Amino acid sequence: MSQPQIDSSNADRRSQILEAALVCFAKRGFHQTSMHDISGEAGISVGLIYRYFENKEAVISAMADRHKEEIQQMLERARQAPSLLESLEILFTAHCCENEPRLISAFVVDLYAEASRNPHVADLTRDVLETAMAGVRDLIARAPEGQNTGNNLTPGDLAELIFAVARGMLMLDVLRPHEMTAAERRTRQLEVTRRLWRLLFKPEGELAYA
Amino acid sequence: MSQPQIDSSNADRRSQILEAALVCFAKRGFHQTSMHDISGEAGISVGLIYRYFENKEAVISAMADRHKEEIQQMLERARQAPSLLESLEILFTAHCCENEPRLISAFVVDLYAEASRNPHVADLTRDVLETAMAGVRDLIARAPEGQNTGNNLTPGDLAELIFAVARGMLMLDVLRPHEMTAAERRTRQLEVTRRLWRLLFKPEGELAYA
DNA sequence: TGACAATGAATGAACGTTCATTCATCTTCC
DNA sequence: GGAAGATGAATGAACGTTCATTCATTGTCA
Repeated sequence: MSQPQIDSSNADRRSQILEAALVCFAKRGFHQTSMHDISGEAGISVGLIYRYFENKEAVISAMADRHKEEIQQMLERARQAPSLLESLEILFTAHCCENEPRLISAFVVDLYAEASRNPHVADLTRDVLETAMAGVRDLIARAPEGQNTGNNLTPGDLAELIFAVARGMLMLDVLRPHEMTAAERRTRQLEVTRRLWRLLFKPEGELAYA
Repeated sequence: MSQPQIDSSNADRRSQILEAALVCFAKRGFHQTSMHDISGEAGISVGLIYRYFENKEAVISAMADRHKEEIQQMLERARQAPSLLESLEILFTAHCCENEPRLISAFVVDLYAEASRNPHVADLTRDVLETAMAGVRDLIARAPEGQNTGNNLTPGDLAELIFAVARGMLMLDVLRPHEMTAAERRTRQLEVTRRLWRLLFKPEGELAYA
C-alpha cells in the first residue's frame, strides 16, 4: 500500500513517467491511454509504473498536483513584473501558450472532463484554480491599475472574468485544426484575452473621449 | 402523429437512445460509458442500438448534431427578445443553465475533450460553435446597444469575448460540488456573465461619470 | 372472418480484443 | 549475497460488436 520513498532518483522516475503520461493523455485522453502507452512513451516497462504509482488514477492525480506547482511558479514570476498587464501576460502566456500549447490545452480540458465525474480530481482541480485565482486577485488588488477602474468591479470580480476568458480560450484551442502552428494559436488566444484586459484596466479618462 | 409509422417510431427510438446516452455520457464520459450502460438507461437491449446507430462514434456524432439543432432553436428565440441583453440572457440561460445544467456542462466539456483528439468530432463542434457565434455577432450588429459601445470592439470581437466567458463558466460548472443546486449553479454562472455584458454594452455616457 | 405467411423490431449470449494489474524472473550495484 | 530496480508474459474482467433467434404485428386470401 505504501508509496516508495521519494528520494531524488525516485523523483526523476516519477517525473519521467508523468512527462510521458502528459504526452499520452493529451494525445489520446485519460481513458483511451493504456498503461502500455505510457510505458512505451517513457521507454520503460509497464510493471515499473506500478512501483511509482499505485494505479492509473494516482498518475492522473499526480499530474494535477504537478500542474498546481507549475502554476505557483508562474505566479511567482508574474508577481515580479512591473505592471499588471505584464503580469497577466506572463501568467497566461505561460499557462496556456508556452511550450506545447495544444498538449496543455488538451490535458486541461480532459482534466475538467474527468473532474466532472471524479470528485477526487474535482477537488484537486478546484484547488489548483483557487490558488491561481487568489494569486491574480492579489495581483490586481496591489496594482495601481486595479484601483478605480471605473466599472465598479472588485479584484475578485475581475479575476473571475479573466479566468473565465482564459478557460474559454483554452477550450477553443482544442478545436483548432492541427495544421495551425503553435505561434498562430498563441496569437489568436492572446488577441482575445488582451482585449478583455484592456477593457477591464483602461487607463482613467480614456473612455470619456473614446 | 400522422407520419408513417416506421419513420416516427424510428425517430422516437433514436431520440430515446440519445436521451439515455446524454445521461450516461454526462455521468461517466464517452469512453467510460459502455453500450450496455446506454441500453440499460434506455431500457432496451444492446443489439437494438446497432439497428439505429452504426457504432458508438455515430451515437456521439448524432448527439453533437442534436446539440446544434437545439442551439439554433435558441438563437431563433433569442432573436425575438426586445433588447440585446435580454437576447443574451435567453441564449446563455438556455444553453448552459436550463433543465439539467450539470448534465449539459459535463457533456459539453467532454465533447471538447473528445474534439481535441477526434477530428470528426472537432469539425462538428466547430460547426456548432461557428453557427452560434455568427448568430450572436448578427444580434449585436443589429442591436442599437451594439453600436458605439465606446470600446472600439467590433461585433465579432464582442461575440468572441461573450462566448469565451460562457465556455469558461461552463467549464467552471463541472467543478462545483454535487451538493450545489441547479438554481445556485445557474445564479453563479449568470452573475459573472452578466458583469461582462454590462461592461461590454454600457449605455453611452455612463462611464464618463462613474 | 379465420388461418396462415411474412416481416422486422427486439433480444442477449457469445466473440475477439483490449485493458489494468500482478508477479515470477532477471539485472545491477554495493 | 542480497536488496532494490526493472522486466514483460500472464490473468481475468470488461468492452464494442455481431447474429441466430424470438415473437408481436401486419398483410393475404379463401
